[in-house]
Parts: sequence; structure tokens; C-alpha cells
Amino acid sequence: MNSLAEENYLKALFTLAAKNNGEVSVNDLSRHLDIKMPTVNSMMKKLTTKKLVYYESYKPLKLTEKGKKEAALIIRKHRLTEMYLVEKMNFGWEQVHEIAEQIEHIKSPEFFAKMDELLGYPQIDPHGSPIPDKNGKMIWKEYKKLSECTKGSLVKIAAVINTSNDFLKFLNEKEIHLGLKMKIKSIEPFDKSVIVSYPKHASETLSPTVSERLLVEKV
Amino acid sequence: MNSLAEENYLKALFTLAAKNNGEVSVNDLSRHLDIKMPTVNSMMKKLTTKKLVYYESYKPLKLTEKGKKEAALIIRKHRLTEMYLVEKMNFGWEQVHEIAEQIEHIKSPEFFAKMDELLGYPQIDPHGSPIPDKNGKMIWKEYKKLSECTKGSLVKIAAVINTSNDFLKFLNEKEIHLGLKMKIKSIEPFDKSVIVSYPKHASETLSPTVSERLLVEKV
DNA sequence: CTAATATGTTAGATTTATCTAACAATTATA
DNA sequence: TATAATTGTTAGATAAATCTAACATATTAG
Repeated sequence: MNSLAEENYLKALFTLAAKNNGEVSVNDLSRHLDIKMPTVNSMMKKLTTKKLVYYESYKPLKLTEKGKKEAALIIRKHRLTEMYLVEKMNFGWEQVHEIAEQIEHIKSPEFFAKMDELLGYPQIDPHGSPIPDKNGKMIWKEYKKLSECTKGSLVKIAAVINTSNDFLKFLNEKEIHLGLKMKIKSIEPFDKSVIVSYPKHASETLSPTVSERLLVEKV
Repeated sequence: MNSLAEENYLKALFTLAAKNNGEVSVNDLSRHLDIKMPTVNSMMKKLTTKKLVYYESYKPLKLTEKGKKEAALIIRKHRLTEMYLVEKMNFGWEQVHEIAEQIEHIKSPEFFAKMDELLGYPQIDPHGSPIPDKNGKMIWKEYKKLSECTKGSLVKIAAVINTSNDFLKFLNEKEIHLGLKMKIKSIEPFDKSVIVSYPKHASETLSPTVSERLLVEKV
């Protein structure tokens, strides 16, 4: 079992690696965690003996497969918690990060399995970030909300957040489905409505309520 | 801010003190926490310098007012968590203790305030144990479920668990209210129904569903 | 009331996670 | 390319929470 400190190093390695094609420097980690380099250095030796990190002096740090899996499971707990707090406890997104930073270290598979169940086994969180499954596997895309895209871009619908029946019915009526490609014609400056076009629909206006719930990828 | 270890000592002191009129020995604590006496001894010195415990060599340990308050707040978090897990996440009572032991250490007043709100500000948990309020104040009785009482005993209704409208309506119809005194005439051996008598009701049969939700005190 | 037993204390060691100071290797730059 | 700047490592110190061994005080029993 990993300590709280070890878990934080694993998580940091995982997220930093995502930005730097799998390689992380001691200095990056040190700054990211606000922990001095010698401390990071010795923790890396420790994680190496635990086969979680692959480390050679003066070379970049890499997570082993085991390390990646354990990190993904912590991130899973973090994202499930955030989503649970927002969806089931009515917190605002800006409030949940700090709480999730603590709850992600709770040791209880049942607790997170229950959250997962109550949330309907989501694969993507409402920021468009993937939620690893209980084996640490995840979709390797980071999606963007339609509401965050810029005028002129061509995007593909990748996922939908908070699939209430009413929302799904709405999408059906508008003939919006996964994989659909659409072009952003313009964005209404006043209320941030997004005006899009796609096959059989030369111009549709999507309110922020809708564009916040559609996750897309650039094409 | 207290460390996780310190919080566990405070909680243990509080619960042990409840059984021994406020005084706890180093040995009791040591056995209860499964931590060796010298460790407990030095932690008590530390908590004394933090004004949480009053300690003199070879004398029993006592929590200060400050210590009692901080302990009560941890117990509040524990009991709210247990209740939340059962009522809102469909856990069984036997599953929640371990999870609550971890969640009680989460630092986030907002998180527990939200649980409290979603549970309707309960003052007593479904075991009949009081839940301290956010100032650490609590009702100083431990109630028993009616279902746990024995034949012949005279009891007073002290609290009601899980106050659904249907249940309150039922109690109204039967003229059962807080403060009502009733005698337990007998207990049906087969299904554990409780047969009671009280003013204007010479004999009422209460099913386990009901007797599990009525908390009483002996008179 | 003494001796045996139980309880409590002190001293010093260990582990984990952190730090600072000093030194070494690598990378960037003049 | 030589040197300066950055990055990484080693050595040793510190604080928290635990332990064991040895000793001291209290309590209980004969």
C-alpha cells in the first residue's frame, strides 16, 4: 500500500508526463509539488525500489506500467469525487478540487464503486477529462466543451455530459449525435450562444446550457 | 490544526471518558488505540502543551474544554458521514464505520455542512447516538431503539429516525408523539413485533419497521 | 504491611518525509 | 569551447509518530 505522500508523487508524475511525452524532470516535479529537489530525488529512489518509477541518475523520470496504473486509479478517485460533489451534493465546480484532493486518498474500493454507480459509470467528467476505469484504463483524449471553441472551427461531437432524458430528446430533435461534424459559424457576444451548421441544418443556435454539455474534438 | 494522529487520540479520549466519568488512564487509551504506553504518554504531553488535555504524572487524563470541543467535532464528522453513506448512498450500516473512520479527518467545513443539510440537520443518528452540532454541542443522552428494549420495560419516546411524511402520518394516527410513555407488554417471538400500551391505547402492535425507528429512554 | 502485579515514565532507537548545505553533472550562452 | 547557469545528487539534520528496554510509582492481595 502506498502512503499519502507516495500517492501525491505518482499523481504528479502522471499529470506532468501527459504534458511532456512521458518524461518528467526532478525539477518539474519539485516545482509542481513545492517540495525541494533532494526530497524528490530520494522519493524517486524509493518508488524505484517499489517498481513504480523507472529512474537512472541524471535521466528523466518515467512511471512504470504499474506506476501508471496506480496513478490512474488515484486520478479516477479524484475525478469521480469531483463529479459526485457537483452532481449529487450541489457543489460548484470551483469548490470541489480541494475536497477531492483529500478524498482521493480514501482507501475503500466500495466507496468509489458506489459513487461510480450513482453517477452512471461516467467515462468523461464535465470538464471533458477522461475518468480511468477501475483497472486504470482510460480514453486517451481530452475533450473541449463546445462553449470553449472559437468561431470558424470545425469540430466533432465526442461526448455528452449529464445525459438527462430531456437533454437527449433535445439532441435527437436537433439531429445532433456522437460523431457529428459541425462548423462554428459565430458566437453571440451577448449571451455566448453558439451558432453552428451541420448536414441538413444550415444554422442552429445552441444556448450556453447546451454548448456547456457538448464535448467536442477538433477535426 | 491537529494531525491525523492527534485527532485519533482526541476521539478516543472523548469516547472512553464517556464511559468513565471523564477520566481515562494511559493504559485504557493504549489498549483502545493499540499503541504502546510510552507513545501515548508522550502524545499526552504534546496535547497538554496544545491545551487539549490536562495531564499530571500518574494522574488520570482529562480533556480540557477545548479538547472536548475538538473531539466532538470529529465525532460529528464521523456520525454525519455514517448517516450520509447509509441514507444517501445506500450502504448497509455494517459497511460504513471503516469508511467514516477515514472521512472524519477530511478538512472541509463546507463538505460536512452540505452533508448535514442534505440529511436535514439530524441531531441523533439511527443508532440513537447524538450528533454534535457545528459548535461541538450535543444532546447528552444515548437513546435505545424501541426494538432493543425488553418485555415489561417502561419507556419514553425520545426521538424518531428518518422522518418521512408517511411515517409521521402513521405516528399521528396511532397518537404516538415525543415524550409519550409506553409500556412494553410483550414481544412477538416470530417477527419481533413489539406490543405496547399507552394512554387511550391498551394494546398496539408495532412492526419491526416501526420499532427500529423509534428511539426511547427508560423511565 | 510487605510483596507481587499492574500501570506509568524516561531514555534512546527507528521510520517517514521533509529540509539545508555542499558538491557534481548537464545545458546554455558568450 | 570555456564558463555561467541550471539541474541533479549526496550527506547529514530535523520533526512526527512510533517502538523497546529499563526503571519508577501505584494498586492489589496475601
